[in-house]
Amino acid sequence: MKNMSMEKLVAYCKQYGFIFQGSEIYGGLANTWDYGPLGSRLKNNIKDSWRKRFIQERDNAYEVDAAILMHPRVWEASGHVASFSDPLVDCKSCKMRHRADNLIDDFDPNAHADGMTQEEMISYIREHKVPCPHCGKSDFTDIRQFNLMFETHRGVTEDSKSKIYLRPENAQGEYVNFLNVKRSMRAKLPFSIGQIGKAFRNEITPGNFTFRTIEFEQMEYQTFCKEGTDSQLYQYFKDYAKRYFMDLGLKEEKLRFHDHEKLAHYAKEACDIEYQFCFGWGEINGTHNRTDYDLSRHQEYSSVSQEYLDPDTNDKFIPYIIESTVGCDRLVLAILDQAYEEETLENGDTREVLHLHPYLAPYKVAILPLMKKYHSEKAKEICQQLSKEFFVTYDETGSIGKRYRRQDAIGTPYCVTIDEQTLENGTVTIRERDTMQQEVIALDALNDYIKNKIKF
RNA sequence: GCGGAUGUAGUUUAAUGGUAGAACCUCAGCCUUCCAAGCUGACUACGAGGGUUCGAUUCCCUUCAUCCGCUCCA
Repeated sequence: MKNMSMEKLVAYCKQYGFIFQGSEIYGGLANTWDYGPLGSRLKNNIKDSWRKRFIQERDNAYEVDAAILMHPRVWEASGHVASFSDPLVDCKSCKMRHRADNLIDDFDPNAHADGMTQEEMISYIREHKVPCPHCGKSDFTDIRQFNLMFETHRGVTEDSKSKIYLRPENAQGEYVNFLNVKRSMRAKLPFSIGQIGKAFRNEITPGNFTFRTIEFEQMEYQTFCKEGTDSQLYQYFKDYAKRYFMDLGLKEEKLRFHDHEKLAHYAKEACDIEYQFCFGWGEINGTHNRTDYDLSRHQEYSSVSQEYLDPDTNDKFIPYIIESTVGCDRLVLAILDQAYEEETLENGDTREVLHLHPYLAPYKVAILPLMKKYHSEKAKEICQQLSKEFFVTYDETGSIGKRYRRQDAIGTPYCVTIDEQTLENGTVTIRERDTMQQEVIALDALNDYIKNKIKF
């Protein structure tokens, strides 16, 4: 199996209607991408599979859909307003840009730049003549803040009071609803609140297609638990996520765990699952033991108690949180990367095949009249019936072989051919994508046949 | 955001200071009874804006985007 280059993957996605460049007719907007008809089907199927595996099939798991715009105080409590921005300086000599705190830490690891204010950092750099790692000179601009949160304003005036942020992560939407879900669902620890939704980060981003974008979708759940049970859950969720990826078709040899060496201030344990993309290993899942940091901070900033009363022991405590988050767009990319194959057939021909799990396929079945002239009427009728149950596509253009290849290329697991036999005795030929094997079955059995094959 | 390279139909490409030719793809018709057949025809392009010029896809400037490297990635 050939490894697909990123360039080829982008071209493939465009050609078949999976992913288009954002605002393309205006020349594009960097690091935004639009999912086309097939791409949005694939992405929705992936979301459904996540929801099934992480909400539906787990005990005490609840889904929410929180607002993207949240009270500005949320981001003060979360620490984003203070720390989610990089203190950047430019070297006036060689024009390289650096993070001021990194410059100081590299210069003297004992200087503790993360405890400094901006003014302290810049005066430290000037006092100690911290050199530019690139050109060796020490001639920097003042620190400029690049806040990674997108800002907008509510109301018609743009004063500082009206400033609100597009959420840079979804987790806070679950945290601030901890009490609501606990009460309304009569939930007992441990329980999870999950959601699928978009987050926004105003980053300087390299390309790599949809791997890192300024607007992205996360599928995540936060599990609230009692201190002491946290590490066990953390381990369990790591493996649970990996099994999910493998069930979707990602190969084990292209997945690896990556434990964080540098932990965020709130984290006790953190581990990524990485997938081997064509450009290298990249994170598709993160599992974090966030301790009681988040709810403690919200309790502090909101003055609303976030404590849980343990009904067994009558203990009162602030729950620990284990976070498990999947980058939805990254998973779509990994699935496409894994599924695509340029296969060489026995007769020397090549065909493009997308080996998607049938559950993920944009179309479950293609209806193909063998002869347009004679079989299209019956084919359209069958198409309409099946479309009540599945996403179905119809194609009467070109030879039957060509139409099979078109469906292979977009991952349709089954093609149903309507021929003379269909009109005479109600049987159809069903052809499977990966094996190219054909089978004749009764029209009446078609619906159940496909239904059984596309389960996840 | 910095440095370098690039930008012609959906894709791959040709040529040119006088507005562009092809192949594949797509679509229609004919033909065709199961794995990219054939024939005929059709659609579609100089990334955007400005400048020089009688005239710019071509030269210049700006911008946007992509690729490579750096940077960034709580």
